[in-house]
Amino acid sequence: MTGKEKTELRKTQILQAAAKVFAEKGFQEGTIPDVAKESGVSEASIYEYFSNKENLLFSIPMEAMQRLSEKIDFHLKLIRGSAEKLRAILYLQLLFYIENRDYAAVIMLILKQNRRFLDTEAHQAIRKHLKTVDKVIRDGMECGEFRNDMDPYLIRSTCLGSMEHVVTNWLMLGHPTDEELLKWVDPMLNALVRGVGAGNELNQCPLKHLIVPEDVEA
Amino acid sequence: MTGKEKTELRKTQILQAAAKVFAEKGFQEGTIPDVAKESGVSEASIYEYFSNKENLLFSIPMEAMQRLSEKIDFHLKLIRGSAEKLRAILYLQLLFYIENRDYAAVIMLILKQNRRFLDTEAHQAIRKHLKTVDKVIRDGMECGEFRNDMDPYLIRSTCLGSMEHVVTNWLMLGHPTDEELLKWVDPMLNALVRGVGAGNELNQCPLKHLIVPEDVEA
Amino acid sequence: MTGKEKTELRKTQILQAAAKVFAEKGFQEGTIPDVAKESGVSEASIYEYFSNKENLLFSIPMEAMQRLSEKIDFHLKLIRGSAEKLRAILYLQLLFYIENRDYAAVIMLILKQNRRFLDTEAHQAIRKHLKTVDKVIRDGMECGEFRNDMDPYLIRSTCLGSMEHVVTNWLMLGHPTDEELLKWVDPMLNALVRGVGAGNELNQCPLKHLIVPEDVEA
Amino acid sequence: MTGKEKTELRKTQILQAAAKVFAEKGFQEGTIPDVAKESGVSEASIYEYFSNKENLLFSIPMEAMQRLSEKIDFHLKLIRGSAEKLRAILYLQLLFYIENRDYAAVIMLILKQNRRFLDTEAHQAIRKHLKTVDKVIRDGMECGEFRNDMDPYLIRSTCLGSMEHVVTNWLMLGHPTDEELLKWVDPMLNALVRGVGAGNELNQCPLKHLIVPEDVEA
DNA sequence: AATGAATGAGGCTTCATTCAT
DNA sequence: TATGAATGAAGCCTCATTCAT
Repeated sequence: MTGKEKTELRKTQILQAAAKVFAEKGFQEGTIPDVAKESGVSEASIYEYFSNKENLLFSIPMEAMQRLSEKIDFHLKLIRGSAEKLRAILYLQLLFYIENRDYAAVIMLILKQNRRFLDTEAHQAIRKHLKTVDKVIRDGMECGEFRNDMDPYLIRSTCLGSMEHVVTNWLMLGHPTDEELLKWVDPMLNALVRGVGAGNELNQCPLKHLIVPEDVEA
Repeated sequence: MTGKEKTELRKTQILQAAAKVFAEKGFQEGTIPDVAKESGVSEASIYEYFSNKENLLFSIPMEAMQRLSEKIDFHLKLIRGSAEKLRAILYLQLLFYIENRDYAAVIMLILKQNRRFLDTEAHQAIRKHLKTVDKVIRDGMECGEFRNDMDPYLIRSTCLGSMEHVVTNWLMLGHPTDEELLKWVDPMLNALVRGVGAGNELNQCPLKHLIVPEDVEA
Repeated sequence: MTGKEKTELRKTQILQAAAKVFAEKGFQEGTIPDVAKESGVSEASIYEYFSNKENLLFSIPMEAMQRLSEKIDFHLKLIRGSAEKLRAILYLQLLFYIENRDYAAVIMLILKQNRRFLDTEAHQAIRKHLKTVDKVIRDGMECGEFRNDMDPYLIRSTCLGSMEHVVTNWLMLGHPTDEELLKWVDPMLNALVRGVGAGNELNQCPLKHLIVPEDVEA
Repeated sequence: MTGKEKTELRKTQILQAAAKVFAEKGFQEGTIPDVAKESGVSEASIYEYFSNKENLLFSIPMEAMQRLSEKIDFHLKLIRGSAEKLRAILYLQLLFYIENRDYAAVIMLILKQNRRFLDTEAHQAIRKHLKTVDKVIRDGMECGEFRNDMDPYLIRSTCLGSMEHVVTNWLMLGHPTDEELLKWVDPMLNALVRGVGAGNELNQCPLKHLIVPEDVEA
């Protein structure tokens, strides 16, 4: 028991260090020696836990995405209305980025442009997340909360893209500040939902009280 | 003269090759030997034109951005209405990406996450472009075409972010196709402008015929 | 006792695994982790039995050579005639190689070219074996069965070299097959003994019934 | 011209150094830094000429085998009689080993036990050499100079094996001396040819004056 | 102006080996 | 006795970059 826990701890230690190093320097410029120094572990030990440098990189988002995913699933069950759900998802995601700056940087600035990452187990977790978003959007379109004359993929892209753009700038330029960033979620989401919404004011989904939470999980 | 022209040609040759190589392999995995092979120029010669590898990378978007910028400026002069202008900018930008896939990849997938690129002359061109967008947005807010209860930076982010997200996916996943991508511009812009718009239907800027083209350049 | 036996068993286990690994991959390319996996023993445990990797390698032939040596000694006592004895030695040796392919590979392909192996206890066993061969040859020369105008070392070299060459090819190329290899012993030995023989046909050693078995051991 | 020559010189320089290093330390224990030091060339430069360490190793015998092969071909044309030819081949080969101790060590102690070497261009040169030997042996069997009740492969193995064994001992033990080694060629060959010979004394090939040199080349 | 040739620098990775349990 | 875990040491190899021609 204690052995396995220790191992798990060590792994997390290394992953955190790696996230920090790669977030600061980028993947290629961040070296294994850097990660070793940062984590207080020998270089060789890193290879006990991760088969190679790229595998280390790809392992960074796994845990974190897991946690985020669970949190989102949990909250979605408590919320009625697709617009509200969409807002919740984006809000939680943004919050997560703010609270885990290094992970955010690794995901947004490094992994997003790595083609090999697409074939990764970690990327599957991301795809699952995207599916959740899709479900919410499609539900919203069906029940009339969202415009149904738009490709749902486009709706998703607009929402996520806006957020990612802001996050990327926040990471790269340090602007806006964390507080501003959080304050912006609402107006941004409002604008998005408005652009994406059906035009009649919110809460108009006649069936929304019937949507059982399990739907979201599908 | 002929000497200078030849030099300029060679430079372009190298830049194109570099764009292709970096677009395919990424910056670190694309090597100077690769660029040399692709361009048919010796490695050593590359250093005659570019002081080092990063400088080569940073030089890639210059020309192209220049051309795009000029084209946008030209078109903006012919268009009235902030919404229309915004649409034009985004459309031209998207068109540019589609027609210059390698440049798009270098800009969107590589340069965007390079902090040192921020201090670059090439990045200034980008900032100038952003200012143009800002100007259009602010004008639109002033004359009531756009909501004025939103941070203009947020409006810009929403517009650019949506587009960049779609472009990134197009580059990384090959999805959507070029044609789809182009077809999507309009609905996407509509949604954006609607979300960002003042609510009363378009074309309502009473002063838009007064906006003199030169304003935009400022 | 049981403890000691267990220890001995474990050692043999490891040695066999090591022989297999080194035979397949060579000494440097075969790793301690490989041996650990193959033997079902932990890496650390290997070091309980063998002080280091080279010592493990050098220990491989000991047991086996011991067994071979005993078998040869036993048979030699039953045979009269130097030519017959020589034939027996070579035959038994060849048989041993065929029946212990991994050991053969380790000895012929790895240890033979290791200078440090020369200083080993295991190598002493080999030298003792060579002395047995020498004794037989010298006896054969004395009693007129073998040519006495040739350096005995040369005779030995010719016999052993021929055999080793064939064995090496068998190990490296898988050619000839085990059966062919065994069938070849006789003609090869005939040729050798003929080349090495005194010319008058065999069995002509007038004193051979006087050779007492103990001589051979010396 | 001068450029190519210089390149070729450099390559030879490196190969000689590599032969020396590997002969002394073995392949794995001899390092690229060692070769660099020995050859007075930088490590990186070695990789300009040889794609990797193993390729460097495999390239060592090429030149040398080439030279030996040519010399043998040349001499064979001048010699009548299969036995004499066989003797010549073995003698020249032995001489070559003595005059190129490092190459001999690399070939006999390192390459001979490397399975990947078998797929090498350099190994083809060796196979060609073996074919020459085979041809001589088969010719000798046909015209009655050699026993025809033995597998020719076995005859070849006996001859080469004897020689290689002696050479290996010479390399490993420094015994016999170069002079002794040379002096032994004749008696050894006599014994071999005698063992392998048809029994009637030499020179009995009735057609041997008809054998045209070209035969050998086939 | 153009390049073939050479190399310094440094990263990733692998193991043999140790040690605490 | 047995081993999981940790690491020091070191080698291969790759490139960006320089320089003589």
